[in-house]
Amino acid sequence: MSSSQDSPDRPLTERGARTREKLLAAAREVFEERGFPDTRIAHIAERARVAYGSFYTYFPSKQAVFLELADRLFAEMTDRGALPAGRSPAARIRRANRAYYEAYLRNARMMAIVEQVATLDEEFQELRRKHRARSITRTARALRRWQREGLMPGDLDPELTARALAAMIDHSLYLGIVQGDDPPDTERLLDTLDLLTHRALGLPAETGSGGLG
Amino acid sequence: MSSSQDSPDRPLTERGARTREKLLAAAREVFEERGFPDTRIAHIAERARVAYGSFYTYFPSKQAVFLELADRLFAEMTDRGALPAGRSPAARIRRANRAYYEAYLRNARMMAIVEQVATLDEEFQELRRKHRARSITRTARALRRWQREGLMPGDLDPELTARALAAMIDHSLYLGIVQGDDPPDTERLLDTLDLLTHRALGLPAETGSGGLG
Amino acid sequence: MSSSQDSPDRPLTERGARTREKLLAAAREVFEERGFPDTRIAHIAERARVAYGSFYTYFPSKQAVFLELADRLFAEMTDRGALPAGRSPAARIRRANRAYYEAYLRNARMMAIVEQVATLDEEFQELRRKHRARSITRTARALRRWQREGLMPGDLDPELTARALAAMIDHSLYLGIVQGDDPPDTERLLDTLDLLTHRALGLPAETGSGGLG
Amino acid sequence: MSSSQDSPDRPLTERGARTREKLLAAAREVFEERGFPDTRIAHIAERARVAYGSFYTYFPSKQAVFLELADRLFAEMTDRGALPAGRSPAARIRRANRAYYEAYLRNARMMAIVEQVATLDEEFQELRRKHRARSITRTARALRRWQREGLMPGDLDPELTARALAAMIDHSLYLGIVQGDDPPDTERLLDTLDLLTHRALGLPAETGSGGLG
DNA sequence: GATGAATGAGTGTTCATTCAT
DNA sequence: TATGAATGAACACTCATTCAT
Repeated sequence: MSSSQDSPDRPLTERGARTREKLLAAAREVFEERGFPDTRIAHIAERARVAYGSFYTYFPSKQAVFLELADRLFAEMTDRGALPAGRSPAARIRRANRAYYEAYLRNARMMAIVEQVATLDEEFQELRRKHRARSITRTARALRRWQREGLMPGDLDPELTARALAAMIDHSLYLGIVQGDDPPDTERLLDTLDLLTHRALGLPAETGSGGLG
Repeated sequence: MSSSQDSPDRPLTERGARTREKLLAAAREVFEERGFPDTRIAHIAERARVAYGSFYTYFPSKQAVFLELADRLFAEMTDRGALPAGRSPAARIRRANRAYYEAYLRNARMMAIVEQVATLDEEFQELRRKHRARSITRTARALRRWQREGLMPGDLDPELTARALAAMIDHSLYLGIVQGDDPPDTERLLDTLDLLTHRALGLPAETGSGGLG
Repeated sequence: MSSSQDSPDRPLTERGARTREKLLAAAREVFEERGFPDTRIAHIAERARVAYGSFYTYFPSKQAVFLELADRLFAEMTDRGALPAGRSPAARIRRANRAYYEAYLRNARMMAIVEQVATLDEEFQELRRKHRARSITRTARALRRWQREGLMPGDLDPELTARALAAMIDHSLYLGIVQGDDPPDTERLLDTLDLLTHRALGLPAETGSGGLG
Repeated sequence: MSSSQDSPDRPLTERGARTREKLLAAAREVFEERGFPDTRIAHIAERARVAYGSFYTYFPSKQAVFLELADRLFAEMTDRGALPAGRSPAARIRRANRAYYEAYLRNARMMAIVEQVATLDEEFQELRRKHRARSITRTARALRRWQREGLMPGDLDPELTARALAAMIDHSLYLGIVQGDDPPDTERLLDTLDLLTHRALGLPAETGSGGLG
């Protein structure tokens, strides 16, 4: 996953690479603690234990560090590497939803900041669109396969369906976890999302599963 | 006898009321054009053709005008006053979705700013939560009725379901209209949302409807 | 004691006079509560239960109300009307000091504001100088008489002595009462001031009085 | 590694230290010329020939520079380092009064501002109280010694006496020098203060001194 | 007289970024 | 590279005073 940031002009020395990573880690911490607008370069430098000016040795701007952090984050959030294929649609949906939920929880604070920056920064919006598109495409591909295999009715547009369901999952987690629209019974929420997804896609009922109890 | 210096939230004279409305209208315009952080009080005052200080005669802060605008907006967005009751669930969902979509389109620019401020301002988040909760409650009530009437399976939690589906609609419209994640064929998007909602809720198929063509 | 303020241009109606007094009383209250710089015309008007603009019907500025209040205050502070003459110097000093102390206590808050404005406002300084001079002159006259009567050594300049002792009393009370340089045992403080004054003036010892012991 | 943005009260480099001193000197000049409330940070920066923002590199606020200047000033005003001990009380009083007077003259403009800020700023009042207390304690110690040595009657409370006499000197100089309550014959004023102090303390008459001529 | 709306100049402080060392 | 000092434009908010009704 190539970064949308240009790499620093010259290859870094060993020491430079370490300083750069320190700055990235520090930036993430501070962003999480204070949000994007309230983060000062001074905070990041201080946290990384480098001089103020050193920040600009490695990043051209506050926006730039964030973009790089977000790029890594998006990669992790949509990484399905570990998911075993070849299961039933229901199982795959459940696995994917749980995996996404786990990742969301792990990165909840950053996801809040991501949402923040998404409303403020055009360049960042572009980055996010790209990631989203990639993810949607992948999902749409699976839907199309299920349609071909007769597991799912053909009257749903795979692209739009993928988009809508992703929006449902994403925004539900955002509101539930980040915005804390009353702290929900997470298990029930996830079960509901699975079930809604399952039924919305018109997938065959699984024996003995999917109910919310 | 409240001081006129401490922004008498309710103007005492006809003239004052007029000025206040001018300011609200101007604020909305400027917010839409420049976003919340880039809006200057000077812009608002200028647009309203009043002196700089007059803004503060009626609003204690930039945040305050926005809060009032958003409050009105939310009221409009969730106003279901005109929707005829007593239709089939499918018809009601379709009507509600279309109505919401129309409202969204009418207020697209403001909705973008709303999302922006939602990530920045805690007090605003609270206001929004309240509106959302009211809307969710209303939807959940309908779902429960449909469950009682046997139109919808009982294994779905009405509350969580309402939340999830609202998230789907809301965020789909946000991404499609505000963020412009490729300009979509709106009709197809809406049809997809209707259909997904319909199936997710396990509603009885309507003869001659629901297909996306 | 004529005010340094011009009276309002036209004689007031009965009602006007009442409003004016309400404003004066309100102003004093607010000044005492918030100090001069932090007092807003709005506060005064509100407290007096008149409209904002009405303040300016009776006073040309914030400074002007304060000047008038201070003028009255100074008159009260230095009013020796009730002090019986013809006592021994020691007794007169003690009476004067006590009377001044009583007045100071009664008006402590205003005295604080007076000190404040004295550092900020030239016109007010002038007013104060005038009052002080009058008071000093009166004291110096007494000192001169005591010198003529042989009760007090002639090597002290009556004018400068009066000034210095007034400064001692005044500033001691200011620091003790207004600035609260540790809350003193007032009785002991007053006794000390009496005794110091008495000795500084070289007055004949009084039998059985004046000790602090 | 403290942030350079959060006003590193102690500059880390030689250059920084120089800039800081330039700002202090400039601030003193401007305060003296315009008084505290009318001093703008812009004036200070301009006078120091540094950029506006550089002020905030070294001081967090206007109040803060003033506090530091006042702290230095108080130290100088009450520095009795050079006063030879072991003289007669009369001589010591005279020396101390003259020394204080010299210092007062040298710093007259600042003393005016000090008085101003003392009425406006609570934190500054605290600083001043501390300095005053230190000074009073020192004087009281001397008085107590004189009492033990039988040079001064024991019926005076040393603490309160020190306070009262300091108030006399201080306020007399303030009114005479700062407020210019008619430009006095300074020599006569000082002689009067010496004499009053001497007699108030009941010190033994010195042969050939103490008269005002 | 009384009311309260209208005015707009004024200012402390922030902070991303640049630069000299 | 590393450091930390220097820069200065930008902005929300205040409030005494004026003025139209």
